[in-house]
Amino acid sequence: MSNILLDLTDNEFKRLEEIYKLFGSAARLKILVRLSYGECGAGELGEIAGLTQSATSHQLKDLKNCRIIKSRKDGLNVFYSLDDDHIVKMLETGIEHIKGENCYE
Amino acid sequence: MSNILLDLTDNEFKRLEEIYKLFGSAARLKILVRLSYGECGAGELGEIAGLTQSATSHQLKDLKNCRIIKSRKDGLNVFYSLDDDHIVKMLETGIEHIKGENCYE
DNA sequence: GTATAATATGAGTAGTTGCTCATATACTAA
DNA sequence: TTAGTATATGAGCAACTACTCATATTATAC
Repeated sequence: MSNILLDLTDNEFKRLEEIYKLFGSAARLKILVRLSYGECGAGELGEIAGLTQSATSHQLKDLKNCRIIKSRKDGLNVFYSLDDDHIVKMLETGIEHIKGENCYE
Repeated sequence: MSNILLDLTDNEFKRLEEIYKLFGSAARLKILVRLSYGECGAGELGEIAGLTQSATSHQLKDLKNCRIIKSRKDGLNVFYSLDDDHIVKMLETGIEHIKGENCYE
């Protein structure tokens, strides 16, 4: 058994909780998976997620506050990207898991 | 960029959502991290998570319904374990991420 | 300046979550 | 059988989530 699971502090559990909570929505996962390919504008992310303009903006703000994504302004547009490469790894292991289940295709 | 993120179906996003939702609680994460070391009785899991007997049982039921954990009865006791080794990998990548953030120790 | 476009924000609200409390079930031992 | 122990279940409820709707902000173009 790996040792990385040892000795997590309460604050670390809290931080994990807050990240996984935001992973726990199909709309947000669609946004994050899209961002795994590279940065993307807010409008396009909303379309991908199937959310209204306002709902998209609320979700992007939550993801940003949690430091899962970051943003860059360019004129009227705002481009978002993943804040950290580890986020991709996290998504990948989750996807590997469900692909292994072989019953959600 | 890895290809594993490509072509996820709606059902796959739903399945991921449901798993990550259950990851999104410090109490449940404590249970899952403990189970990464091997099976454990319901009572001890409750202590680790800091939950009452009833709350523990409710949470274990949810985790089991989601096929994140499984159970085995032995007399009066019920022993739980992770349903799939991928779950450990998922926890590990999450923990690697926050350890990389260096500010939740 | 005005008009238009992209995004953000705040209030309000239906639905969901995560407990508590009381009780039920399942098993063991005497 | 009865008593005791471990776990499960269901109702009820406060807190939280994830929207909608209206409006504000920010930037561009004329």
